[in-house]
Amino acid sequence: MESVMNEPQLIQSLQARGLIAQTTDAAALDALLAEKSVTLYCGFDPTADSLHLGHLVPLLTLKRFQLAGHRPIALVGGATGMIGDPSFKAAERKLNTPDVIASWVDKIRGQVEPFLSFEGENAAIVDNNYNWFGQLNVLDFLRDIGKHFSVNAMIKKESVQQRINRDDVGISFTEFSYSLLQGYDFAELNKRYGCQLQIGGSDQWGNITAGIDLTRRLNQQQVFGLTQPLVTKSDGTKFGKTESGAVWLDPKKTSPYKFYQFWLGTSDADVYRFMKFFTFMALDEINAIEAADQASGTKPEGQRILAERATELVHGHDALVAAQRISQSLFSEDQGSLTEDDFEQLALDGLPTVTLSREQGSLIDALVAGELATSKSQARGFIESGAAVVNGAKVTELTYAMGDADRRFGRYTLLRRGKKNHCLVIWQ
RNA sequence: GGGGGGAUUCCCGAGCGGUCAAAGGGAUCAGACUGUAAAUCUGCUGGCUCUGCCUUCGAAGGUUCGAAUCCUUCUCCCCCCA
Repeated sequence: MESVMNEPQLIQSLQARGLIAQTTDAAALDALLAEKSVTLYCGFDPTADSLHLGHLVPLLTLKRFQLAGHRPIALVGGATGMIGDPSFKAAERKLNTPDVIASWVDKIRGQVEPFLSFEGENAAIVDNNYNWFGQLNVLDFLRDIGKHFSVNAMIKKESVQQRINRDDVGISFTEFSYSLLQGYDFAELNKRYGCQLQIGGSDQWGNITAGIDLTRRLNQQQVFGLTQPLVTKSDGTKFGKTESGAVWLDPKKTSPYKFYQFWLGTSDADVYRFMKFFTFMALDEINAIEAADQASGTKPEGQRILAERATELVHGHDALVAAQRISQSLFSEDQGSLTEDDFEQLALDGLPTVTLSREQGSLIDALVAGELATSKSQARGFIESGAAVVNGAKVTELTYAMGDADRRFGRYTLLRRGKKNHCLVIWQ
C-alpha cells in the first residue's frame, strides 16, 4: 500500500477548532480516517456568480482534510442549483435561467480550484452534478431514486418544518425534491470515486443523512456525514454582511481592500474563534495571541493578524500588501504626506476611484459619483451630519464646490464619508 | 374544481376615502465616545431644480373634488375542502 501521511486524530483537531457541529457514527468515522486516505466531498450550489464568506468554512475544511492526506471532491451543483435548496429557507426562491446558472457554475469552479491541490496521490477532484442529472429522465428518477424516500420522513425534517407549519408560506414540490437530488449525489460520488464522507454546514444535516441512507440502499455502502457550525457573531447579527451586502470571494465583487477591512472590523468577542475557522494557524499560536492581547490592555492584535491571514489565503500575498498599503494611507498616516506616486498607487491597489471633470466641483455630486451616497438627498444628509470629509477636513457647507485648493498635485482629492468609506477623485 | 385569506416603503408590520412619503419595531447609515472595537446616547433613512414639486402601498382600469384605503379585471402567494 502507498504510504499516506494521515494526520492523527483529524477529527479531534477539527473539534478543537470548533469546526464540527455533528457527525454520524463518530467512532467509526474516526477509525476510517485513521486507517486510510478517505475520499470526501462538499457541494457548492451556484446561487450567485461568486462564493461568499459562508462558503469559506467548508472550502477550507476540504483543504484541511487534504492536508491530512485525504482526497477532497468539490462538487459544483449545476443541477441542484437549478432547483434550490429549501433547507431552513423561509420562502421559496425564484428560479434562475439555465444559462445564467451555467455561467455561475464556471465561475464557482474557478473559485474553488485555487484552494485545493490537484497533484499527488490525493489530488482533488472537481465535478458537476449536472453530469449525471442532465440526462436522467423523470421515470427513472421516480422509480430508481424516489422509491427509496419516504415522504413521511421528509416532512418531519426540521429543515422544511417552517415551510410546512407556517400558514403564510409553503413549499413547492420542486424544492421539496431537493434533498433527493443531493442524496443521489452522494450515492453517485460513492460509486464513481469511492467517496465515503460528505461535509457541509449544519443546515445540510438533513440532506446529508438523506444521501447516507440512499447510498446504503443503492450501493450497500456505509458512508458518513459531518456538519460544521454556521458562523455566528456574538452580537447576534448575521456574519459576513456589510452595508453593501455579502462579502464575496470574487475580488471584482469585494475588493481585497474591503475584504481586509471586513476582518479588521471583527469584534473582540469573535476574533479568536474566527482565526480558528478561517486560517490554518495552529491552535497554540492562536491561543498565545489571545493571551497576549488580554495581557496587553491596549488595542488587540488579533484583528490585524486575522485580516492578514484571511486576505492572503483568499486573495494572495500581493493583494494583501496592496490592501495594507491603502489601509495605512487612509487610516494611520498623515494624509498630507502622501506623494503623487502614493496617490497613483492607491488607485492601482484598488481604492475606489471616480474620474470627474474640473467643472464638476460640487461636493454633493462628487459624493454620489463616488458611490459614497446613493442620492443627492442622502449626500446632503451626510454633509449636514458632518460625515463628509475632503482631504481630511470636515465640510459641512451644503453647496461646497471643490476647487484647485482641494486638488492635491493638481488632480487628486480624497473624499471620505463617515469613518471608513473612502473614494479617490481623479480630476481630468 | 369549490371556499377562505393575503400582496404596504430594506425587512417585519400598522393603516382601510382626505390631517399619508404612510404608525411602531428591526436592520442599516451617520454623529458623540473609542481601539478603523464593544456597550451607550443622539439623529437620519423615496426622489428632485427642496418653504414646494414628483414618484411609491402586487398590475391595469374605474368611481370620486380627493384612493394605500371603494369597485372591476388580471398576476402571484397561502390555507381548507374535493
